[in-house]
Amino acid sequence: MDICKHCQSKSLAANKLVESEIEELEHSCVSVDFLQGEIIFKQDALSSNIIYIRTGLVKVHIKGPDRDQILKIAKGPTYLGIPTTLGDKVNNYSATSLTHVSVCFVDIRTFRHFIENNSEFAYEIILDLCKEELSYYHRCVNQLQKHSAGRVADALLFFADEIYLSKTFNLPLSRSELGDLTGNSRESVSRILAEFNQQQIIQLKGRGIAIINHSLLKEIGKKG
Amino acid sequence: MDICKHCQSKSLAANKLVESEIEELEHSCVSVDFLQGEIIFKQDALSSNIIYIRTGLVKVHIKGPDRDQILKIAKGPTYLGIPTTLGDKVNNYSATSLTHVSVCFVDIRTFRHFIENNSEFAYEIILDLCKEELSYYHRCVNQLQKHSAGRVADALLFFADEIYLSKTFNLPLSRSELGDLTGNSRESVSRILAEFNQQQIIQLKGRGIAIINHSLLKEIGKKG
DNA sequence: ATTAAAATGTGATATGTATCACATTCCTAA
DNA sequence: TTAGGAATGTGATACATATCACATTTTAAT
Repeated sequence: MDICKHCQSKSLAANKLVESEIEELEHSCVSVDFLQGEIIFKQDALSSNIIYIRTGLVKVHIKGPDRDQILKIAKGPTYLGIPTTLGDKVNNYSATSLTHVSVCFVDIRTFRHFIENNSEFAYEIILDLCKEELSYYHRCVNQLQKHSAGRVADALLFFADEIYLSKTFNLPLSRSELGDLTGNSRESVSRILAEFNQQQIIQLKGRGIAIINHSLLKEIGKKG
Repeated sequence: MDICKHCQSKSLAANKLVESEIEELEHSCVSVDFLQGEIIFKQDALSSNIIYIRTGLVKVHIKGPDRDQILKIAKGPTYLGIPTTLGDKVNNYSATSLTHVSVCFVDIRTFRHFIENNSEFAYEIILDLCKEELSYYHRCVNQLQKHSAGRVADALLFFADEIYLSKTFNLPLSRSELGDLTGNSRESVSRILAEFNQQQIIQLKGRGIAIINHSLLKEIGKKG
């Protein structure tokens, strides 16, 4: 079928694979589509495949002592959950689709095989892991030290600048999920968004958001 | 000198190196000792070496919007800062010795060379990165969702169970640093420790700590 | 030994944010 | 079209924890 060979959303690592490896990949890779709100993989279940998000938006979330914590919003094309698949026998967190999502499940043995036989592939995976970890450090420190409004501001900027690349977008999360992402209660999120709306920093209509004063939002995000 | 060949604290990855690679390592590896409180590498400086802690305790910390955040306490033997060295040109965080520390600086080109030529080495590094990331996820969620006392309890248990392997130990951190680690103010840390002492959960004398009621401390850590 | 500087302890107060309670709006299914 | 449930908005209140202010202790330097 040449699915992988001509895949439009190949990863940097997959680009390092040679012809024969691409062929191997095609035989041990399954493409699955998810509707919005479906569980792609679940915390505590056995982890047996490397997940590659071709298109769509996914939330990665983990059970906290109190409530669900959204670790990140991932946008295809990207690998998802390499750490939880290679680093442990069971998933340390869950992934749920936020939009229609197209996913490739790659057999872990094949993936491992690539790492062991193609050092360029391995190096790209290592770089990816490193960058992920660095960005997570920054995210986490921001979460820990900023005040609620700053965290919500950051989240809005993240969606505008990194996910939708537009000042106008529809939030793919409920208020409650936005709380799980930013470490706020549902009510606080509501209040903060209402406040931003009031101050003409954003224009709010349900989940529809238009960022009006981008620089001020950035200021709020920076100050905490 | 055969420094590396007979090194007592070789990493899992380094154990996969063949004779000739070990030799290469010896030529591009410098061993340096640090006293307590010295900076091993500094945030925003150019990152040009992979750091391997042979012995000693190190704090990894990052500048937050508000104050310093201690990302983790690392204990040799362990790699330190692979993400910040491979993932970016400059260090994304700092490392400071908490005790006498013996460090190997490995030239990044040599390290990269190993990854590219020794797939078992690469795989061990990948596993290490994955496990680091997973443990960081859990740490971070705990930090975000637990209450102050729970976070301090966790920190004490961490030192007892994972660093010193003893119920009695001397904290390698000031109250203020313990605050940076647990996301509390210096004053709150003082109060919480005093409270634990009062309730006979720990016995406190300056930085000297004896854990008396381990299970209750664990309970506090779990509940938040 | 003496003194200065740093680290720590502790009460009073301020503040940010969760929680509770309930009203309102939105969405879906019959 | 209506009914019922889910999602959301909003005020009042409670609570955890930072901050401020200052006392006390410890540590290091002379």
